[in-house]
Amino acid sequence: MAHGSTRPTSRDVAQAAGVSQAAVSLVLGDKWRGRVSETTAERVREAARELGYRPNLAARNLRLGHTRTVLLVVPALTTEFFAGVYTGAARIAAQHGFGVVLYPSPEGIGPARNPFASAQAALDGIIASSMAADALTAIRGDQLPLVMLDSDPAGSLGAATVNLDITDGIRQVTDHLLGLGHRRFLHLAADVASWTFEVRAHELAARIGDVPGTSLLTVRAPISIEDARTATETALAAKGPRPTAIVCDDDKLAAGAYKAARRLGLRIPDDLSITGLDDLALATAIDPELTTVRLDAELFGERGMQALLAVLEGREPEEGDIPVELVVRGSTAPPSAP
Amino acid sequence: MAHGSTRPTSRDVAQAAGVSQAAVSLVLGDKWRGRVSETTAERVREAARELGYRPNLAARNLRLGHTRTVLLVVPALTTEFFAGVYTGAARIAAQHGFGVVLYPSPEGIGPARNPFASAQAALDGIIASSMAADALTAIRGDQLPLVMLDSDPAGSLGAATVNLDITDGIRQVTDHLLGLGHRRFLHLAADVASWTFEVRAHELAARIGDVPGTSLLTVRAPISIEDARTATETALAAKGPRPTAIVCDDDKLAAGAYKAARRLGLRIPDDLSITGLDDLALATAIDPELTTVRLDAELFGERGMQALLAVLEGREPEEGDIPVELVVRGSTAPPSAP
DNA sequence: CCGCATAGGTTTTACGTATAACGTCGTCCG
DNA sequence: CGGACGACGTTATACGTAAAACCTATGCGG
Repeated sequence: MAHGSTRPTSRDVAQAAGVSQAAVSLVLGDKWRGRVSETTAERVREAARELGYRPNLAARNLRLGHTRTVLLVVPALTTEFFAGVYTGAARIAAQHGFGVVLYPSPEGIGPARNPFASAQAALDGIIASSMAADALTAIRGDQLPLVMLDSDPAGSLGAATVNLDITDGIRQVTDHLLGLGHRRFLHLAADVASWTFEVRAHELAARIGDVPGTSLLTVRAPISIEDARTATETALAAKGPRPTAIVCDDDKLAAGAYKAARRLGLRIPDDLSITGLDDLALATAIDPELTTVRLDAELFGERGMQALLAVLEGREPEEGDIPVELVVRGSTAPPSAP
Repeated sequence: MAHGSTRPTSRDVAQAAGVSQAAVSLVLGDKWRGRVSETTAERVREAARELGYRPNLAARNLRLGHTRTVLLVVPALTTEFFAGVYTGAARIAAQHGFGVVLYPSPEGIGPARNPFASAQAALDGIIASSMAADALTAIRGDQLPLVMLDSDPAGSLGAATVNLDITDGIRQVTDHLLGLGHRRFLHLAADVASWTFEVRAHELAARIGDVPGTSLLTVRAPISIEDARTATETALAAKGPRPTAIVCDDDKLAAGAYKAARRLGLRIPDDLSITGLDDLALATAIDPELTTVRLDAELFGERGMQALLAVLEGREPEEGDIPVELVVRGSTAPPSAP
């Protein structure tokens, strides 16, 4: 404590109530049945209330050897997706007496050799989302129990993984677009070194490559509306037959594609079908509303936390990817001209 | 530690290096100059590396009496605004050896008598954003150093406050719209019990009420695109002369207003001017791009952290609201018909 | 050659908590 | 009527770290 009077300790409460520190700990820890009389217990509680006592968590954590706190590492908070992940994780955590501390990966936050140098909280475990491989090995250094979200099961160094069924999502998208009659595709890919985006690219190429008479062009852009717009604009302005459908790795990229289409005078979905992936609020804000793949962020967070709890208790985490669902809206239609 | 071998302690390192625990603490704490020889220091560091030693933060925090960790309480993460606040706060914090733990206010996370029961981290201080008054008194119960963001300076129970100059933002919006010739206004207000939104309503009424021949209708909606759409739609469908400009408390509300306008066949900005507040990514995703008030979220977070550091060091926090800036885009124009 | 500084450590202590181990009454059963 | 037991506590201890206080050789100036 920096200034003035220090915070009251359990010993202060004990003195005020005329009992021993152990009695205070018993009463406040709700372990006093048959050990302390009701009247004494009430006197202790009263004294604690009077002094405004709050237990020192550092001391408690040290004594107990655990903190009942886990860290949720997310790449960024620039979409509400990870808010959902947090909400789900925190819900399950709360049911088990755990707390969740959120740690957005630092971008320009300053040099941290260890990515958790600035998350000083004492932790029992970590849930990390969409980590790059090098960051993963760093994080494995802390031998804390670890669950990886959206990460390559093969390359996760033995950590438990929980994944969305992105492969199936891409399948649904391609089935939808191929069914509408599209043959020439542009893949607007997120310029992010993350396994989940590699899966998108790989699966898309496989699905479309399977069909004769199709073409697939790929262009990369950082996940920002403006970057997506310029990338799309230059790709669409290229000579040769224009793609009739753009598959975007992300709703935000899709919003950029919308802007590119507008600037080129292309109408959606008449001249150009566009799909996203996430189903953010953004998807229904733009016109026409975006056909996209809905990811259940909260369920994702819940499953992640459940897996971590399993690891902490020495159990085997539940298997199985989380299903995703194509939501068809107004941004996709059959291609107009052959 | 739950399973298997317990983590190595500084004593284990000491034993491995053949020195005392104190020496380890000295070396690893970088306080060994003139106390330990370079060769011994290196031996200690080597042993620590070998064992994968990481200090027990609970023990350190207990010993030191502080945690160099502060809590940032935000109402929700459904927009990227608070991501910016975090980024700014974390940047300043890192410069001073502090960490920031993010705590999105619980919605359905479970019953927490104390809003911080689930944020179990041991803290040195709290930065709380846009809190309702009742939550504030609860939080003041923990006598931790506290900085309030976007909160009534008069009613903040002596806590330091840092505010955006929303009053000026509303002034800029009304000047802009009145200058364009608008006289009939609709205020699409956020249905949130927060001081900053009261300020918006109050200032708007004052600014517009000052001008003869004006009218101001207010309609409330939760901050969601769909709620905003329905609220706006019913308001615009009412009989009587239609408003020519909609002032929204928030960009997301504005996106809802766009959708309402589209469904009513009103063109933006020809038939209807719309303004937002925040300047989220959303603002440039919709068509036409939204005229809105840009809030510098990162600066907001920086100033909040600086204020908290000042409080922690017993200094007086810097005074003065954070300037905001009207960004004029395509959603506002002079009204068409008189 | 004494005293004293200095390098290079070690021993000890305290932080606040939870809990195991230990008392001390009175009561009640055999 | 002895002793076992329950009710109601207390005393003592350990968690892992940081740092103050202490120790011991060696070198060096006077």
